[in-house]
Amino acid sequence: MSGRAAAGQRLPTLEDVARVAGVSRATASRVINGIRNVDPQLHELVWEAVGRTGYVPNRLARSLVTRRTGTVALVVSDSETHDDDPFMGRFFADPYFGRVVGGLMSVLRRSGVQLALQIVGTDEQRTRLVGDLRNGQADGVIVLSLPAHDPLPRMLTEGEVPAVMIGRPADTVPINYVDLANDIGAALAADRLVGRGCQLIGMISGPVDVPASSDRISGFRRSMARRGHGWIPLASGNFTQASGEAAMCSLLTGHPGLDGVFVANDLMAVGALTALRAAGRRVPQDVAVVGFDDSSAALAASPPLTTVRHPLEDMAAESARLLLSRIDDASMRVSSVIYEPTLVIRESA
Amino acid sequence: MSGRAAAGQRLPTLEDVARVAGVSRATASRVINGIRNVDPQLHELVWEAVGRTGYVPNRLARSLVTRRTGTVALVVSDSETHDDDPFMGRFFADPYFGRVVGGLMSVLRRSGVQLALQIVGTDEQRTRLVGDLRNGQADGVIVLSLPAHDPLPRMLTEGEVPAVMIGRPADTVPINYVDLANDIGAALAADRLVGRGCQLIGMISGPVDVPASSDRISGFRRSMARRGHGWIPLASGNFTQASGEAAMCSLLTGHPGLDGVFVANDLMAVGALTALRAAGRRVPQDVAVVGFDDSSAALAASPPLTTVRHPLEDMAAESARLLLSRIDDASMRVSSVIYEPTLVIRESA
DNA sequence: TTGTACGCGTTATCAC
DNA sequence: GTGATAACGCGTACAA
Repeated sequence: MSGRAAAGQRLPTLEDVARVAGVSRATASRVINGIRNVDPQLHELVWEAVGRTGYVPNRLARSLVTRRTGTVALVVSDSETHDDDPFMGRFFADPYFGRVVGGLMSVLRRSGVQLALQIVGTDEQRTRLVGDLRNGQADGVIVLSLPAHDPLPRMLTEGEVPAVMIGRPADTVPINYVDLANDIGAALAADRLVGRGCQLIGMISGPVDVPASSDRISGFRRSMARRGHGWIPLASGNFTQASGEAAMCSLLTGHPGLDGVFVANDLMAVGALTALRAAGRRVPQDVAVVGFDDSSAALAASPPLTTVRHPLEDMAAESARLLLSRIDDASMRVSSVIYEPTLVIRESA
Repeated sequence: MSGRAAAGQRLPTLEDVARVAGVSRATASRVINGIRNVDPQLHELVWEAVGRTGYVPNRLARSLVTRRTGTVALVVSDSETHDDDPFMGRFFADPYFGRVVGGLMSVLRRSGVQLALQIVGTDEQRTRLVGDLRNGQADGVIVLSLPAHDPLPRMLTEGEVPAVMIGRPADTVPINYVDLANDIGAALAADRLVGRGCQLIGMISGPVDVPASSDRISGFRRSMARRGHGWIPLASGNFTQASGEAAMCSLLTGHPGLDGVFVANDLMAVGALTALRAAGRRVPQDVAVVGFDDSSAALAASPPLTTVRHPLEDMAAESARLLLSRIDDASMRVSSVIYEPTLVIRESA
């Protein structure tokens, strides 16, 4: 078997490999890093020594000098309600997080790039993060920004950290981002609801101060207005199933005649379905429901949700590609790519 | 404002701080690392210099010498069906992954420990991973092992890498792990189904060769046998909603009289619900359904699923704690902690 | 083409 | 208590 070092021993270093191969450390390094200009003879010798010693390069030491880590960070920027943050649990359990990670990994994996997870809640944590990043902790970052007014995007650009946001920043700052045309998605929902003849159509929105959410609200309102619905009942939740259920209840008591509702994400839509069932309303016969995201929850719901498809995996993958090329070419101009949502018709509307 | 270095410049180093403070690098280091034995005067001076220069320690350089990274890796060990792995997409979208990450972060975050994500599919990748780990790439690892016979656990113990598995290893190897008493969970399901008077009870299992899955099968069989059901119809899926639907169909055609079914996870149970509805069976009146996991899908389903609660977040959190103390004290003996599942009664059974 | 020597930013071991 | 100085493991000008 290959002579890997016994456990607990000092691990073989490049120096050891060089000694075994009978060359200088520089030559060994060249061979291992695939630099041309090396005698095929020695090339052979070095690789043999690598095998015999069980050498594996120390990434830390390498990064220290190359200033490249082969790692990108996925940073979730949150507005720390409290130290014992109940929100984070919800966030990770939400299909959203997993879809993003899956999309990112699908491209990062191919490039042998690792993903490091960073959660920052306070401004102090944000400052420290940017400091670490400038120190080369990671080659770049993908940012998931939750708070309405997050200072992080600006800090990142000022620190000249290669970064790509998933979802546009609330404040206008010159940073790369990948986003969904949320307003168009909302318009699709409006089309569907009006098109099937609904007369009194309401909406359940997410927090009104986050961009993705406000875009869906304004997009829906605008499109509905264009169709003669100048005003629509609105209730807002926080993207959780429970909040969707509560919002649906309040909407129903305020407007018993409601026969259509657009819900800003699938999780809340599932909650709305529960409330409707409890109120004795059939879906879609009595009340039509359109969700948003096309997450796994949409398909699991009963009836399966008609929903606006949010190609999160693709968007995450694209953001990873964007970041990677941005890392390779620091002079790349900031860019953004906007995805068009589509409507997935199922049974709820 | 604090004089942080202009972007694009060389970042301030410990050397710079020392110069500004008028002390030696060694002293600056001591102050920053909170070592006692330093003149309060200088202490003050150094911190002032830190603020003025905007210094932030370089973690890489620090790790190189301390051999501590402040990072643990979450490694997902998979059996790479193909390079274009369709499974991974499913895996990340599954609530399972998010719940684990959430649980881990809840404790790692407090200790200021970062989480790095690692996916390994081939043995070569596994070898490289262990090499990097031994080189101090991370202080330890949390392992999510998917394949039936995964060489990784053994490789980790042989490499003396601090590690904790979530879910016991298939082959017996001396490694720390946190697991659920899957057999007991299955017994709870059997109790419920038999208890409510079901006569012909089937099961939809996961892949038969992974431990968590086989434990649920054997636990269910044993408990059913003890209640006079010496044989039960079995169909197996792969933990996805679609596979659950298919399995339910096949079960139904083979055993039209089925009036109860235990499904090895909630996602498949949701699929089963769909199949039952399509077959015109009412739940739970015609067929009672018990799921497993108590994931968000259970609550979203209709009817809401009676299911075996799998406290994944708690288990992940515990595994993180275990790993942290194992890292602190290398001599700690290998240990395992088994969680007891409970039954959550909702409407499906 | 190969080897020498220096630097990456820290911490740790010594003398003082 | 404090300050030189040697590691840590590696890449790479520069000289040969």
